[in-house]
Amino acid sequence: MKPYNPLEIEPRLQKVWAASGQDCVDEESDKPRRYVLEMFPYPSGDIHMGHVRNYTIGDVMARYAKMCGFNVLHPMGWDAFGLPAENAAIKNHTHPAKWTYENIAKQKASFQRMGFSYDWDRTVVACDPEYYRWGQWIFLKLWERGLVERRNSPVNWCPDCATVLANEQVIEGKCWRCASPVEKRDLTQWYFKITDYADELLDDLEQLKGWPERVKQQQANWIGRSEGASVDFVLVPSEKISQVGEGFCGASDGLDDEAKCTSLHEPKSESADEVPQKPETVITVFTTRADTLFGCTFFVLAPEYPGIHELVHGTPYEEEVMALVEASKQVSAVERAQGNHEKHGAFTGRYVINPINGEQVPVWVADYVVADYGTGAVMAVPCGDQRDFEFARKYHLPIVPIILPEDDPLYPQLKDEQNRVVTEVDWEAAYAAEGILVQSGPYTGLVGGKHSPGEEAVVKALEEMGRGHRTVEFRLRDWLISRQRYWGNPIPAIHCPTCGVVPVPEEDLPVLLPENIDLAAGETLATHEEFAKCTCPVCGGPARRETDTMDTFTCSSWYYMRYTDPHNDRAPFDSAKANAWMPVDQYIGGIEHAILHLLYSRFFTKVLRDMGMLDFDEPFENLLCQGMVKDEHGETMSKSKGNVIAPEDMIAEYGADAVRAYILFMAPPDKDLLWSEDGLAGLYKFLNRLWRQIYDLAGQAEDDTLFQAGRKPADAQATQKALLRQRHRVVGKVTDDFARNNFNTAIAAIMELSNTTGDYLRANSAESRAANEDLRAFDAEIAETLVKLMAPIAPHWADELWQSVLGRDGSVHEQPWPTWDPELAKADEVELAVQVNGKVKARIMVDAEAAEEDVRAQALEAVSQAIEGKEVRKAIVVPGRLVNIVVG
RNA sequence: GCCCGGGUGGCGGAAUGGCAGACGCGUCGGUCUCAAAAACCGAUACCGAAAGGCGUGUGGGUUCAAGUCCCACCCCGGGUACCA
Repeated sequence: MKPYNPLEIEPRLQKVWAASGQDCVDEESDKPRRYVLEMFPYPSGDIHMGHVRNYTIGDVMARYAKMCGFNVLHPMGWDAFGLPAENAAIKNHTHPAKWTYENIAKQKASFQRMGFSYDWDRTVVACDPEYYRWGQWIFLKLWERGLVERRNSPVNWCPDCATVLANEQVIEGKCWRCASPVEKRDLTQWYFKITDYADELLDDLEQLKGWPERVKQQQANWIGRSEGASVDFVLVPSEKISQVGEGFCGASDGLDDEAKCTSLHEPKSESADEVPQKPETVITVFTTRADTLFGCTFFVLAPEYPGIHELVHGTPYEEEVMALVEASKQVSAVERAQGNHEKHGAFTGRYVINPINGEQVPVWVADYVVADYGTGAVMAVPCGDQRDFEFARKYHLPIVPIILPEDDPLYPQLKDEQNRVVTEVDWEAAYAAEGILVQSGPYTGLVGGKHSPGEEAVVKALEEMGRGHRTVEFRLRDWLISRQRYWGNPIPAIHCPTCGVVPVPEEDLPVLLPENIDLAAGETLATHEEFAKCTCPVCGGPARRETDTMDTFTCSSWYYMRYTDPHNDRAPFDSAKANAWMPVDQYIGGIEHAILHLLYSRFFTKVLRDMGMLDFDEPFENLLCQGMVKDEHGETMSKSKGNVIAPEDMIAEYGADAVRAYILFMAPPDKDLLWSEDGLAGLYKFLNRLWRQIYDLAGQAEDDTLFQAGRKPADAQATQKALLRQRHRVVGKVTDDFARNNFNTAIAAIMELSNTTGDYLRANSAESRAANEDLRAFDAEIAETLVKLMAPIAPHWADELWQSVLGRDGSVHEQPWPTWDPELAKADEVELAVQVNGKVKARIMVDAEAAEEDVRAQALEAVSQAIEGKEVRKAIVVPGRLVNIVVG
């Protein structure tokens, strides 16, 4: 017997596999296709345990699918644009491409050392012009479809990375990459209009039956659809204000007053059949709680609301209001994110008219209103909204109860009250839940709340008077894709002084990144004259190239399509090929991409579908988000913390197969994992033990140590029978576990089969087995089954045994998955627990096919002492499990 | 605050409403050995000498039977956050 020596076997077989091309796709095959994909890595250099886990899970799935008879596409590539390469290049006075390609080579070697079965002929590298030219092409197509916009707005700016960031890349007010506090800046940037797809991106989450609930939930929250209404409030002209400073005031006929337009909004257009009026200034709000409109006692604008200065200019309120506007600019995103929510506000001296009842309400500016959600203005209903409530308390604004639960002490008094009789409450918090409307004119008595009859009635009334309508707001913002960095995909646009911003013509793609750039000396694309200077493709005049590059997430939004046709030089991919392979049957990656990459990819897929290039709606049919690998204290591993575990040392000691098996065995794939090396040796021992058993079953164990080690006399035939049963049971169990991604219990089941094999080998000498033809065949079948079951998990171990010990032709990875017979998995006799009132009192052996009556009788007999003198009320027989005898 | 997960031996973790703790690690005992390692065998939730009792975050409930279902609550992790 050759001892198990993974360090010799693994590199040798890796070469054999590479030479055989067995992991490459055969496009001609008529087998059903299956696309198994792991998220491609950033080429950061060394691989870590997170990679090992992610790619081991994917490899097991791919190898298993292949054994199940699928034509499997299992590619790998690199998400190769991005800041770390650029930063490293600056530090080391080298070029990002050099750093990147060196790291790719290193990672590729590590992946090969792990025995991952990738089709290396299909590798996609995002910084390769052959790939990124098609990213530019897609950009132009989005532009054609009106999904690209260049506009000025407040954006997230990371001072350390010296670039802007998308909303999704700001984590708790900090940069997702370097954790620097993010600043707000007003800049002109490029956007993908992902919000055009907001509804579909939300609604189609329901189709994704194979996605984890938590990921769908996160995306739904991020998209954040709110159904409500927009309501128009008319600004009272300054000269019409009669009761300055009193805050909330009683009914007014402001609507009929002559009003002058201020600079806040476009004048509201009046319908033709009305008497022409002077234009009025309208401020629109978005609300999900139009039912509470009668409780609106003030009105609030965000500090960034346009035109605030004009509103207060030259009034006694100007100083205070503008001070607040300035102060709120200084509050960083980090401070906001940390929940420092002390509200600050200032009165503008102005009033608006509440359309539902004509009341004048004072207009405030306050920092608790978000400028870029809804309209940046809100109607404040302190009795029904906690934020408004807190603000009202702080600034002594009235809190009028207009919605109550029926058990409120005020309810009996107000339940039929249409007019306002109570204008102040002593509540400790707002009442935001569903309730009954009171003091609300004709709506009194209706149920109020989100999507309530009261809300519907009020919106209907607003629509009839032309002061509001149903509308939907999203939390999702357009995707800011421009980056002021070199190492990315250049945006194919040209700025012409005469023609404006024009697209680079398709035939001029790719816009190549210049290689001769000295980043360390501070050179950027913008200062690189050779790159920036160009001629306008429309007028031929001198022009300048766009010098921003695209967010790296644009590269990862379609790479999985490219894998289906990676060498196409006429299109990003051939539609027929993409449609044949996609959607991806099984996608595997980290939960950290729950929103970012997975949302952007869904968006790209829908756009390409609308372009007629794809015939499906969603890119990833099944998604497995593997849990994070953390250190023993539960901390995430990172270079900065110095707690990164490198797999190389473990591979050098135990081999890749043991590392693969161990990381699968430690926990279910979707759970976080606290890394500990304690059990790794155990898995290595298991591979060794099983290795010896295979030799023994193959009749090649030179000494009969396993038999000799047996101490307990056992019935040799009984152990064989038990092993046959176990073999069928375990194949069924492992097959089932693989289907549900329960790799840890699959391995446990194989261990059980190995344990039963041990019992058998101890009870049957090698000599006696060799002498019996039936046993020789039986042994060979058991060995074959064990090797095949282990093949996806420990591919080198299995292939070595398959070819060298079992003497089979070809690779085990080309073999069919073992089948099983449920009939043979059944036991003849089963042990049942006998309970009395739910407590186990005895055990009985019964024939597996025994009639219920016989089982009951045997059970009663077994516990006759325990139930003596008691009345047996019931005896419940659960076949194959237990008998529960209920006594009084 | 809201939305997801999750709480089971010394540890990682198993359990379609049906014997809680599969499988492994660790520990203890044993075989082999001059000895040790390796290998192999056995034990191992807790309390108790035993009979037995008691056990899946807490408190209730449904059920012949609850880790699993229902109600209330506590704790931990993740996401999100003045989103009107």
